[in-house]
Amino acid sequence: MPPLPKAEKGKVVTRFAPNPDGAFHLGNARAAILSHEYARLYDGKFILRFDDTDPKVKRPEPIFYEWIKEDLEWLGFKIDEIHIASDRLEIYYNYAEKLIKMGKAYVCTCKPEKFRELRDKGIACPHRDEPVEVQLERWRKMLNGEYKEGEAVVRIKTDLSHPNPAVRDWPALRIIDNPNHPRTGNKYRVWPLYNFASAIDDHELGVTHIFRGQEHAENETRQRYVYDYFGWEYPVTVHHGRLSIEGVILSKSKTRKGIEEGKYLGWDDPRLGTIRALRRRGIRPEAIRELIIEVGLKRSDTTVSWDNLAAINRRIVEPIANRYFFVADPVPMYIEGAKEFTAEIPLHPDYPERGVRKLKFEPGKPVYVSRDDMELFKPGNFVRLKDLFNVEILEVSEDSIKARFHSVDYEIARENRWRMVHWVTEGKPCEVLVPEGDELLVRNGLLEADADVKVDDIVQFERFGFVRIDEVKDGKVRAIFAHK
RNA sequence: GCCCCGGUGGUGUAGCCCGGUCAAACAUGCGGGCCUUUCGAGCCCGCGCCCCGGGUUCAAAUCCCGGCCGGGGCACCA
Repeated sequence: MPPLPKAEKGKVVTRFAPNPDGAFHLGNARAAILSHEYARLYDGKFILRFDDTDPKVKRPEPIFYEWIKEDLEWLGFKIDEIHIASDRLEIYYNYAEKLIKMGKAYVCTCKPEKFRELRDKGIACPHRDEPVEVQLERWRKMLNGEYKEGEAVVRIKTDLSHPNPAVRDWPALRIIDNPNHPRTGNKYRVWPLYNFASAIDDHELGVTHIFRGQEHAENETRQRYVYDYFGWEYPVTVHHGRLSIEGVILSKSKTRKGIEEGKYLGWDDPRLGTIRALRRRGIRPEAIRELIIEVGLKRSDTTVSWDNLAAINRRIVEPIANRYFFVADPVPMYIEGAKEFTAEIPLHPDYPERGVRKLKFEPGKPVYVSRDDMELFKPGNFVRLKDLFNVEILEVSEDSIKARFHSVDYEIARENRWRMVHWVTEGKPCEVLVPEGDELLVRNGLLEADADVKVDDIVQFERFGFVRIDEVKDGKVRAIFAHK
């Protein structure tokens, strides 16, 4: 990672400040992971802060507080401190009052449209220059409940001729009548807006470096007014572009909608780009970290391809994943002329010490092969049943294959360049969920009967791909496809 | 409309600040070969990029100007 500007060993404090209104996803992970990595690199501190100050439009939900923490920990984060904005309302109130007393903020009771009109012309609203006592009185009325939602707002004074009208006298705190906040209920009705809470917290918590999306670049302009008024030093900010992954939906609102419509199984649906979904697919946390670190903090938007993530993950998972035969869409193959034989196949070809799995062939019983290999089964063709023996295909119909034993030796198949297929004799039912863009394919098939798989194992189904075992119930296995 | 950012092979990143050693590096992808009882890995070969136009200069991916394209912001959201 490139060095961080103005960073001193032991003094770097970074933070990640999500709104717990949805699950943590790969897009958020850019800021989160780099914040954390830099904190560690400089022996600093990493803070998780929940920016849950909008009980109305982007309403936080209790479960996401837990999930986000869990997901960060799964990614290997050491979280030094956790703060929750909704616990800190009194702090914001204090600073707001200070600013009012300093004449740097005021309570505006204009109708929003009216204010906007004046603002766009660069004209002060009628409340802006009223005396401090009047402002304080109105501030008390806000807190008391004498103003209703929408009737009053605290504004930070800025340069009224700022070229960007959106910066002018930006709003800092507003009223929400029945917040019914998941953590504080209706205890507070005056809520800070993002820019105010964030500005105060970053200073209060000693944050030195902020990583955030470039959509926040203009917020920095706003927040700097507060810092200037208090004489604080603004943290170093790094703005990065949006990160997305090839064809995967990251948007919280789209995800939520899809879940409500029943299109997605939940926030961890394998098609999604949430961290939970990636985990469920068998993507390892180190792979995600590696990817994010490689992508870095460019200002331009980046779209990474699945291949890239898959390549990193494959490298990590390959040595740990044991091998099994999974036959998708099984077709029976009846073999004549073969004797009983037990194949012994290593669980992992590079690590014989892990032992073998045994698959027993018995004359008179078919072996099952996958319909995916159908094109190899043409009368007159030879194929090798991997680790078993070679057969000649005699007859093929839609739902069965007849074959004749040819030979045992692998060398013969090799010299003739016969193709090799995997197979099972008896198998246990297994379904593999395969995300394909917006579709979730279900591949039903047979997993070799003695496969010793447990939930959360990442294994390789030979010639099929790496999968994570998602569920083992009543002898039935469900796996989720990660990648080839 | 106004205000910010960006633009290097199919994808991602490095190089740009401090011009030459950069017809550009690394990873991934794709094609081919070797090896290998799957796949993958490994080894070898190949494919493919500095958005466009001017300018400065002995020399520009790198500096300047203009254009085009892309992203973001302009909420009593975060």
